Amino acid sequence: MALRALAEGGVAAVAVEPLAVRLGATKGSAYWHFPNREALLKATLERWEREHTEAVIALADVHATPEGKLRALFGVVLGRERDSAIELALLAAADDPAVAPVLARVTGRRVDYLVELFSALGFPPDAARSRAVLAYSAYLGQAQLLTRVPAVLGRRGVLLEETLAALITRG
Amino acid sequence: MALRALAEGGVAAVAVEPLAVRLGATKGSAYWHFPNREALLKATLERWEREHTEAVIALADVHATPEGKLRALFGVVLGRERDSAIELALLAAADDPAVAPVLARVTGRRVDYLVELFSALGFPPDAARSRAVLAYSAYLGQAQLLTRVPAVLGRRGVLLEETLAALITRG
DNA sequence: ACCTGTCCGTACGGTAGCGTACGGAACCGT
DNA sequence: ACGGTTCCGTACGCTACCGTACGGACAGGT
Repeated sequence: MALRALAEGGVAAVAVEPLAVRLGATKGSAYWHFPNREALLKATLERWEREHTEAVIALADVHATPEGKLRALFGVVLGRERDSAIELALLAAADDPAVAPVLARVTGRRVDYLVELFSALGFPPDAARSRAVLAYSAYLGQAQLLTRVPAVLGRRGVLLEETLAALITRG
Repeated sequence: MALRALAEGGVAAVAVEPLAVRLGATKGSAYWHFPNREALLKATLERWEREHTEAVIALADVHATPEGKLRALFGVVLGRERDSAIELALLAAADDPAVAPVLARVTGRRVDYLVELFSALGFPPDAARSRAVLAYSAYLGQAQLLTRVPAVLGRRGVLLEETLAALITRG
């Protein structure tokens, strides 16, 4: 429920009184379960981290080849736009002291996974990391553009193929 | 001054009372110049749009070749991190009804410029647009990562060259 | 039956920001 | 000199949220 609020209203919506109303309860109840708002937010973020950090990775990992895995990753972003609401909400609140460490851990984990992918594709370590950062940047950026300025994206299919081609082709 | 506040504290900092204090003035004064907070924010955003939409483009356009221009663009992101504070603040508040249209216009303008660049590099129209979106996504994503999770980036020089190579090389 | 811990509600005070009312100073034209 | 416009200040009410105080319902153990 707090996750739903997070997706719909951002970090600011993970607040004691709004959530209490949403649940048909009251503040008094909420403050019995959580010492303060920070603890509520922290618990919400940690739950998301536990349940969703590996979700993207697992979704890609069912495919055999590194190319297939990358295609699956970007296909998800360009397809189901609603799913990235929480990620964008966290990105938007990256300066929040409760959000920053979670975001850093998840980002690190995912980029490391991408580094493995590009290493498997034959890129040397430094280049593999750069490609991984590029891929994750593109992932983040495309998620942003998709939800905020979808008109600029052009044809989705072309974008997907061109993104993969650019990422995989060795310079 | 409002732009400084925007850079430092985000859209939320462009508020009547905080800015009045910052200026050594009072609310009464502020509400003479602006009818309400929305007008203040709108004026601030429009001023930024007027002064900075073309800034990035102009900075790139002094170089002769498309490659040089792209290199300049990404060099700026990876170099002077402080400059992108406003852009990240706007991105973080993209759901704000006052911010959304400004962001859409600026994004559209810049992506169009990138489309020209990739067309000049010989990419056909659809591919050029995809590359432009990819480049701008990478621009946004790297700006995010640089300020929030700089540790994942690895060696900046390598990242810059690898990013350019991936973007320019034809699949 | 009673006590204790668990869970939830009402009521209150505090803070930050928005917006309005209104009074006063400074300047400017006549 | 006088009145109006411009500009700024103080004071107030309003809203949304945080956090605390405290009382009551209910269940389980003894």
